[in-house]
Amino acid sequence: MTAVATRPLTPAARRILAVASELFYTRGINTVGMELVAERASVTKKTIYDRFGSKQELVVAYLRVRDERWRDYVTDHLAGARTPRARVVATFDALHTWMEAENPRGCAMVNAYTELSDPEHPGRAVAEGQKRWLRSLLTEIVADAGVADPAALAESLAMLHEGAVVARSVLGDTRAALTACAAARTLMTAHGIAADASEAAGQR
Amino acid sequence: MTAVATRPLTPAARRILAVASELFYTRGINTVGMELVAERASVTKKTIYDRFGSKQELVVAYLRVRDERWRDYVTDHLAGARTPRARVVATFDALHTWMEAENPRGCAMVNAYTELSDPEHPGRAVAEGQKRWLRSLLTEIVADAGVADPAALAESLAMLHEGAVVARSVLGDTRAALTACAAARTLMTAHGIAADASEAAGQR
DNA sequence: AGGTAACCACACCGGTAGGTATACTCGCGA
DNA sequence: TCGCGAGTATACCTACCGGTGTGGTTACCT
Repeated sequence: MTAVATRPLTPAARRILAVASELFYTRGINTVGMELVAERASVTKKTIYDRFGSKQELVVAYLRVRDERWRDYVTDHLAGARTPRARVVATFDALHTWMEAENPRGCAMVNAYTELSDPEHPGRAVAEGQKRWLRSLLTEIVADAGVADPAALAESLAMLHEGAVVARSVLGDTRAALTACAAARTLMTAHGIAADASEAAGQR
Repeated sequence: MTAVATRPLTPAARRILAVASELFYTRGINTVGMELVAERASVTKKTIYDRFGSKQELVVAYLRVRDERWRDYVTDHLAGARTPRARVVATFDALHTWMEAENPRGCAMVNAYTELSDPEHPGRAVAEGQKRWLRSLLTEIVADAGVADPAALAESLAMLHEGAVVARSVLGDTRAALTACAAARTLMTAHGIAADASEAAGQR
């Protein structure tokens, strides 16, 4: 009899989740009360608790949805890229456009990890999962390129991702992902993943 | 008549600041109440407000002290390094030992930036200042090495710093700073900052 | 016709948040 | 000796937090 058992969200539940996502991301999870969420979603608190059970579960739902959106976004960007090098570059392109479109306040997963200081909070696992996912994605890609130590290179590339997000949010550097991408290219070249012909249009 | 006008903190004020720093860092700023700080510092709330004026000012004091400690820590590590390359490596060494000693929960500045979602909160400027400081430090160092675009390389190196902190806190990767350092070395080599003789002992 | 899922309105709960008020004690320097 | 800064103790303020309970309305499924 767990709430949120997954599956077809009712119209009100969809509104609640949409409103909560927006609020949790832009103002922070801990500073947003359920009363505000209810008001913004034109719903009573009762309805929120009937659909989601608790704030904790609503937070988890928010993180899960956002995590999935990001994974799909990256996967879509990967579609057109054929070489491993182009695929890595595509992840940085995805990061760049994603941040410009809807990520001015940093990575939602890292933010949540920070805000949910209780180690038992299930939201932390979602955040951790996303970080591990990116690492394994990058590891697979560079392994395909025949790199000696794929995990180490992937880890460095992931750090550039993370660092770019911080630079974008704290310093307002809108070109952060581009700078990180340039560094990623340099790193790949040094590891023997050479620039292919199609990379003539690369700025840097 | 501002409180905290700086300088010689009374004994109680020192205890308050020490306790608040510990609590704010490990549990998060928003989840720690003044009542708890008072209790842990064996002080009444009255005393806190007499010395610091408000929670906001206490938070700023916490961030300032921590920022200064980190800058001093890095500066100390820079002392023994003579070449630009060794100096950059020294910043990663500092990061490594710092994180092992007292940073398991990520960067206090980035965390505070996340938690203090109100753009007007003066704590955000402290966090931003630390990020700019690291960038300018790294820019100076690589400029000394005669790199073509020092700012761009420094930015990449700073992103590796930031990414290492995230990897350490979210993923628990205790070797994160070492991995980042290896990437930094590769980046420097690619930018013409060659390994000097003294770098025989470098692991990687 | 009956049942049930999905909602609404509203009132309420205990707990805690940041912050203030009053009144008193102690030790130090002029 | 007197004032003052630093501190104590305790009680209190308003506001909001996450969460619950009651009761009622609509609409669809059987």
